[in-house]
Amino acid sequence: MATRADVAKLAGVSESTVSYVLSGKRPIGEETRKRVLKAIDKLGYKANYAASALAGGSPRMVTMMTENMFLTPPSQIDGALVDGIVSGVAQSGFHSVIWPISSGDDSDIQALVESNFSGGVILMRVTENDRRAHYLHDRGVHFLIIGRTNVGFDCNYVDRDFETVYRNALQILTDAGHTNIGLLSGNSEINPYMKKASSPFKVTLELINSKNNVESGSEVARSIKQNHPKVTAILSLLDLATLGFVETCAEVGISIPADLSIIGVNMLEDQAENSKVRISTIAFHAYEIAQSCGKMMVEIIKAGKIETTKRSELWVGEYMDRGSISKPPS
Amino acid sequence: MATRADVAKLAGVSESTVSYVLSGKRPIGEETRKRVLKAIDKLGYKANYAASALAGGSPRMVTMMTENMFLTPPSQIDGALVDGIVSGVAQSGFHSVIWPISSGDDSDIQALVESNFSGGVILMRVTENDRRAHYLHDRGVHFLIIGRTNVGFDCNYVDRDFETVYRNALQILTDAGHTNIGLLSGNSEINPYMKKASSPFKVTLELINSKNNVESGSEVARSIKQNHPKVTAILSLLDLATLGFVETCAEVGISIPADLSIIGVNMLEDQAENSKVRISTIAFHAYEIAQSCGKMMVEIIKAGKIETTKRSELWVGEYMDRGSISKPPS
DNA sequence: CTGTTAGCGCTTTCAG
DNA sequence: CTGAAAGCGCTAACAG
Repeated sequence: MATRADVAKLAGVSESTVSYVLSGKRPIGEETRKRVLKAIDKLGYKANYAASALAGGSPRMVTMMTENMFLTPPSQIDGALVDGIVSGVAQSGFHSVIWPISSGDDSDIQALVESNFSGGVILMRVTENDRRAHYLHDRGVHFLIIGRTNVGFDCNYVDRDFETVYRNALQILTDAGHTNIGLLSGNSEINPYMKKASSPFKVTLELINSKNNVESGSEVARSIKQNHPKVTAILSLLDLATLGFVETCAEVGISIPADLSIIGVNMLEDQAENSKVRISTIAFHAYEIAQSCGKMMVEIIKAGKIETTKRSELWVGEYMDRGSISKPPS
Repeated sequence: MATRADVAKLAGVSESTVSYVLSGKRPIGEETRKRVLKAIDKLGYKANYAASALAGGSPRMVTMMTENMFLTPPSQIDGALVDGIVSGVAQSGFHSVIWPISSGDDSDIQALVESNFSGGVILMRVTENDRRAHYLHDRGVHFLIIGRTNVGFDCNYVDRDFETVYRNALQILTDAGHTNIGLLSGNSEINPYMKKASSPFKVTLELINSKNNVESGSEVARSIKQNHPKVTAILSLLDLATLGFVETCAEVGISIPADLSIIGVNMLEDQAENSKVRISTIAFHAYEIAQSCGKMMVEIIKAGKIETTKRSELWVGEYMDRGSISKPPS
């Protein structure tokens, strides 16, 4: 395996010059640069990860941790998040891996921390008071959460700005004249962000509960006219591209947007685009969100010491008009 | 962050003694040992991964790669495999991570190889002539395959010994007197191992095709008496714990084992044990298989240079009699 | 049984 | 714009 010294010798320069050619951290003459690159190419030189981690002060590695990867079916969103993180981290010159966790205890995360192998950790699918977050926090490990689950203390996070997303969605629907809006959701309560977002509007929100699958979405569509006769518009927190709701509406003779206007707020932009079902959405840019998350993680690692000023970032996503919204039927 | 030098000073020994206490690679006096461990504990010392990787010659890290992790739903088997690898690798003093792959091209695996970060790679869900296998092979990276997919050249692998598994299963059924055996399978052909395994027996195999899901399994059960009237026993390559086949047999009045004897060969042992459906199986010890795979990977890494003698290991799994097999109805 | 020491391959100051 | 050299923290040979 060729080392930096080999490259230096072949190119007739010093080792440090090779380093700087690679890192770009100081100006290099065009001639020298070319010679070095040629030598690297010729020798098939690859940097030694361990050596640079050691010399550089911290491992250039971001670790992703997600609970239950093999139990709950991973969604397209999980995939987009991982891809986004990988991309963001790579753009900053770091690498990323997924740390496998199986046991319910701390042993996995303990192994990660004790190995001193990771520069920072990104937690996904975080639960309230997540023990992993506490563990990392207590040991002074850099970490970042995707989402804003309450873990019991302040920490770095990246998330969607749900309040704004909901407000924008409601604005669009009320602008069109809707006042009775159905809220398609998997939860049995209206979440706090929605409550805040809706307070300035003169609207009635009716919670319409559905599981996030075709059967349930379809069932809801069949009974919506009976159960929610006043509702003229739907704001969906569920993924309409895979819900079966819209399709069933068509089947049972509810036409969108003539009878029912509809907007989705938790759909990946390409799901919305590629779905056969044309639904207007406020796009959920999971990939971009995760990408910025990856970049932020690297910045935090590079900054070094554990900071007291926490970092955070909130994403909204733009409105994609796909023609599923019109005035309420008179 | 405390280093080995700090520990040495506090314990009043040399650095190397600390190292050897940790690695156990040479005898240490009981007294010294205790002092060192106490110092480690007091300082909260954690070994620096990068430093030992650098000094030790190769990274103590195994990387798992699996295609499409977020596209095809991961199974319990995938989970068991990952857990097993992690455990086997950990027992050998190494760590393991999952390397995220998303793009169809070589960029992910290229990043892995070029970072020089991994000591060895375990490939899962390998396809015929898998490009990842070729890439790793060409670059002289240590790797191991779970399964025996034909990748176009010899390589290290761990797998089940299907021929023996099938032979054992057929032995059990023929011993009970069955001669017409239905082969419940997701493939539309009888696989070569089965062909070999069955050749010594005087049996007629009838392929019964089903997808690996409740609906399909249930449908097959409903029509089995019409479509396969002669069959008195089933050898299932699919997972009976989740197939819906046995349950539907009960519904439509086919009693097991009185009307139909049945044996599963691709079920995890705990699936078989915990399933409400009591089915005799030849257990698929995915966890143990993977564990040994992890250990083998570490041995290969430790051995250093790319070997010409390939390693492999084949697993069978023992018979678990759960009372689903009896003589054929006369 | 224990200590000393020479690297592992890279990053980064400090000198030109 | 470039080179020399001092480590980073650990492993493993060598020397007691």
